[in-house]
Amino acid sequence: MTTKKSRYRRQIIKELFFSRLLSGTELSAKIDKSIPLTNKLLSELVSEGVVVEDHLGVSSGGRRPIVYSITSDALYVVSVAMDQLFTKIAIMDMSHRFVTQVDKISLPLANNEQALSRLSEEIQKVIQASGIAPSKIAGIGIAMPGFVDAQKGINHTFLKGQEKSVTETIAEVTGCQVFIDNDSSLIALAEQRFGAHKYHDNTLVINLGWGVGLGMILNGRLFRGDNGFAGEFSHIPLFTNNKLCECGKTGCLETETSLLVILEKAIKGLEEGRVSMLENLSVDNPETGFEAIIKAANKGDAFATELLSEVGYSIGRGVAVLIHILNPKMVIISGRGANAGKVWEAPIQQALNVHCIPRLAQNVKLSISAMGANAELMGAASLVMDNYEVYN
Amino acid sequence: MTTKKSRYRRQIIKELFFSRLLSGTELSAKIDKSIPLTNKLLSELVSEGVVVEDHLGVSSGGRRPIVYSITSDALYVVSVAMDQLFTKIAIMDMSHRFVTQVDKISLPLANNEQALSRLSEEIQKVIQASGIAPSKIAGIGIAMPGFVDAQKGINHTFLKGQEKSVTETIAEVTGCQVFIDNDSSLIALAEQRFGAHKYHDNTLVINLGWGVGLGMILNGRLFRGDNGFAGEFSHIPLFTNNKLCECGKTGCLETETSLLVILEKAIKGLEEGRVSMLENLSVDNPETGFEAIIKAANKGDAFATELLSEVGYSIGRGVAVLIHILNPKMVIISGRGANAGKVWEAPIQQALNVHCIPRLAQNVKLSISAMGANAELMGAASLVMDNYEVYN
DNA sequence: TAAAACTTCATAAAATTTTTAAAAAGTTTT
DNA sequence: AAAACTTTTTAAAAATTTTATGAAGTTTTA
Repeated sequence: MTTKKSRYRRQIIKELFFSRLLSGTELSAKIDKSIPLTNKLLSELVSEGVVVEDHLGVSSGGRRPIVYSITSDALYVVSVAMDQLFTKIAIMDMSHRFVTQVDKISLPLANNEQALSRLSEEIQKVIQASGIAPSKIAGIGIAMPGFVDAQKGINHTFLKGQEKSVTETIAEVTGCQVFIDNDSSLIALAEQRFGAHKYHDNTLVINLGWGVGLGMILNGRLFRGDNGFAGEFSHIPLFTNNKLCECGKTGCLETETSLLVILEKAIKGLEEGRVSMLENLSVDNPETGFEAIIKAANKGDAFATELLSEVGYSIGRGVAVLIHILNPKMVIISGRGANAGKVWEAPIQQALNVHCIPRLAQNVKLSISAMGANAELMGAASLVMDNYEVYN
Repeated sequence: MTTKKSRYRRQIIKELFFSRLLSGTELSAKIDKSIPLTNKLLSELVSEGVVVEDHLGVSSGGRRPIVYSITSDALYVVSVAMDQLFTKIAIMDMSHRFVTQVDKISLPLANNEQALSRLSEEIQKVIQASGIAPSKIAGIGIAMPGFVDAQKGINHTFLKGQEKSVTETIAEVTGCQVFIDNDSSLIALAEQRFGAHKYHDNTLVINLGWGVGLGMILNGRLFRGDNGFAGEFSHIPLFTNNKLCECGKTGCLETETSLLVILEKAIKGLEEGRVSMLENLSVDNPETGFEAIIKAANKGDAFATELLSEVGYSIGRGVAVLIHILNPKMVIISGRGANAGKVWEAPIQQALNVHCIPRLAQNVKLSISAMGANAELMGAASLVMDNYEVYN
């Protein structure tokens, strides 16, 4: 049956994309098919030039296996990473390399009826400029903020109010499969697939940005919740601080921990005469403001360090709640805020020590992501290839 | 190959145990095997008397299917439900009926070196008294409090300090497969398998007892966390009340919400002269004390109702945190505390309205379990039959 | 240091399982 | 009451896995 065979082929391609190098036996285990069948499919793929016999692998005591890899130009993935103001578009090949410049365009999402059609056009432009045939594109993956229902392909916060779903709209313009998901979930997926600790089955990824997002890998797969809205870490009612959150409630984690809060605190502190190398901060320019604070902290500026420590401790309190509920193996701090690096470790760990039952805290490894600014693009690509086997 | 076939047979038995009545086509879908194979296995099982052709099912427009069911005495499951003081043991047949009296024995777990051997003996006694052949016992399932590592079959809180695991020890005495898990997880499993809302894939079950436990069904399966310690809802740091918890920290949810807290508050209130039909409460007799409070509340006693409402609201605050993180479809209040019934609904729902983002709260159905005192025994039986297909 | 023992990979033949197609047994529509 | 449509059951063909065997290494041991 032709459609079944095509699914197996896609599974092989998917596994080779993520693992790079695999022997026939390893592939057979991954796709849960017998070795003879896997080898038959592999030799077909090799004769088509999609897969190559890379070299002989190392042996752990026995015949050396032929190791296979996928050719870089066999397929391409279009990755899109959006935030409320800017959208990045890039095309990745099967070697995880971006074959185009990462295209960064200004695309404000709030109250923007044109946003979806703009997005479709820009994606289509990038594809056409690349000269890659649509048949060679495995799909388009999009990471976006807001309440995203990945199943239905819609976003309840942005790009809404159209008749057709986001995925359908873009699919019609480009002729490619389209997948969307929430930015924090996709950062978690990127960490699981490409990160330094990709083998763990229970990982929480904190997306520290203008809000505080949470992506969860539970039982080895991305957990999205019943409507795709899981991970609303920003708005758990954790403080009794009477600070009004933009969600309308008070005491949300976000009121004490987002990068915007850090910036506001910095500005207020400076106004009150705190001594610091920081100057000229403004809420109108959050990106550069936050970068300045990080730079100052890394140079040892006491005020900047104090700011980050305070916020780190609050994040840690939130993480302590997560650890009690989910008993993860690993917690990764990622997102834009992770650029501050090691500064976060001590205060967060300190909060975990104070607020966690020791047995639970002991089992958790805290780590600051090194993936940097590309995490969302990597996650979007993972989303496409994760789903690649499903469609034929 | 004989062991593969035996696994399929076991899968069929498992599905028939949980679903009671299934046609060949339905079974084929459940065990993910083709219809011809499933029917072949079924006719074998029928000729052995394990399965019976029950009747012709209703048709939805087509030939009426033969509906199969499992014979009640084909197999039995030993269910054990423990709390810190008492242990219940019962034997269930394939029709979910207890074929023995539920045996309740006093077995204090704290600092009790003999507890494990006592437990083994008592289980063995019940099995022998029943006259059921060990070969007819699918397994022994045990629900217990504490930090349970179901994989390793050990409990880090109770029954510890032995060379062998809990499961191994009991298996040696009885000659049966043994499975253990944390009480709250098994209550969740019982709700998923036998409860009124068993079709939901994302359900949280609050086990309201002397502590506040949490069992989670995520993506359709029980989520235990990386070490089996997930669901430590009792000890999330949610209050700034300076009340010392027995875990050594302050502000734990448990300091405001467990049934013991209710009892203590009631006693304190009465001492302060609150008017109520309650009398003669004592912390030495928590069971009867709490029963009295429930009874009073159900009769409309203002003080008792106020107590439960207050605690209900605090639980609701905790549940609000869970909803933000996990976006469940359903939250079920279960465990001993669920006996209070509808009284919980209003205050918990009220807390959800106040502390949840509307979009999330809208998606959640709150429900008070009707399973009652047998939930743990049912969960323990589910655990055994859930694992039944794995071993041959 | 070579031979023996042990692993793992690759392939061919046998056994199992699924798929496809057709027949049987109903239900619903006309 | 016949025609059209559904669903279950059965039988034969096609696909897939298992088992067995040989090939190609590595590690152990004498």
